[in-house]
Amino acid sequence: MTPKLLVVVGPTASGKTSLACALARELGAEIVSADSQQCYRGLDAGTAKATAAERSAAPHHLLDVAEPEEQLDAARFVQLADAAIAEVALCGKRVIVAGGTGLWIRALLRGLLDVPGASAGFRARFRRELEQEGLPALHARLAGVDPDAARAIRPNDRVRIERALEVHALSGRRLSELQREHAFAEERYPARVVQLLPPREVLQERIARRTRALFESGALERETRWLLDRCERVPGAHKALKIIGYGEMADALAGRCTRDEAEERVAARTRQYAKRQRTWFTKEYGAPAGWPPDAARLCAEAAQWYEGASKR
RNA sequence: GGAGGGGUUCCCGAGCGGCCAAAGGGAGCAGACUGUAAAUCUGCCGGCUUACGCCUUCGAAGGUUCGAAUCCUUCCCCCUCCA
Repeated sequence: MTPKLLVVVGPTASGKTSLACALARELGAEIVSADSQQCYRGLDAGTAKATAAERSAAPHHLLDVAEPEEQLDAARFVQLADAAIAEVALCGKRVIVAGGTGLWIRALLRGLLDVPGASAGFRARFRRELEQEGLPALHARLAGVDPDAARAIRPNDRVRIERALEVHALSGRRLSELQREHAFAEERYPARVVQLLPPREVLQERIARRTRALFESGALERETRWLLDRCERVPGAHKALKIIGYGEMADALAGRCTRDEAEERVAARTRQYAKRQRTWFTKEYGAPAGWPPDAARLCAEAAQWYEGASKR
């Protein structure tokens, strides 16, 4: 039987981890993380990963499952998550999915297109063509093979133009068509979503506090130094500098900006990220639960819901 | 005290007689998102207005001009240099 998933979503710093841990403890559940950055080893405080204490109170899956220079994507995440969910269910425990990466959660619950994934070869060629011909030419090429996709994708959206062309090159089919057919109609798991959303001022305050702590504790600096060292030895590790916090700290360490500037930048990027998450989750799951979350009530409701699952 | 440089919309910063509510960037607000998603991209961003448009802005006060953020005068601040 397909396990039921209690899914905790919300913007960064909304308290997903602590709520998920509380629910897991009460419900005898294990947590499957759905976070596109916390899956990388060595980047802990900077990605606000659950602490050792939290992890020992409630087992977490899919944290630290890749090295920073590796690249996980939505499809790979779904594979790993499926496996983790099956394993937890096999032990007779319940599953709570918690995370902030909207696309990954959608992919887990409703599936992805059945097409080839990223191709290093294609992308290298794309980069070359991008330099020689420019993005407008590539967007025009997309219009040639898949007019609908070209209309839907902004001429400046390099990432999506690249992917649309890639899908066409690798599968011979139009992305726009495939999307129409798929339309996220799959129901991969029965799921109940709890969306956390603190009021704006509360969230901003929490983000400010978290950012301050990150700089004051020295944890971000420590992890950044570790990452920078790794960048010198391991190709591809530098991509982790795109994660909020690390690039800014690297700039501060190199004297390209002051620590205060770095901190401010980190807080701002975090706020912007949280906004994108809010937009996504609200569209995807509708109005959020009230604030602050009533853990006891959520717990009782979830327990009942899980029960319903076993009686089916 | 003397010689220069400067004060521009939330911030930085262009503009230097009309095409200026004022480039560009940042921040902020809203949105998009099917294998890079903490990524990538879009719109708005002085006030009022659905809009045409109207009103208030470029340190302050006067003045020149058909017309000033842009020119002149005085004043108030700031920075650099000489004393």
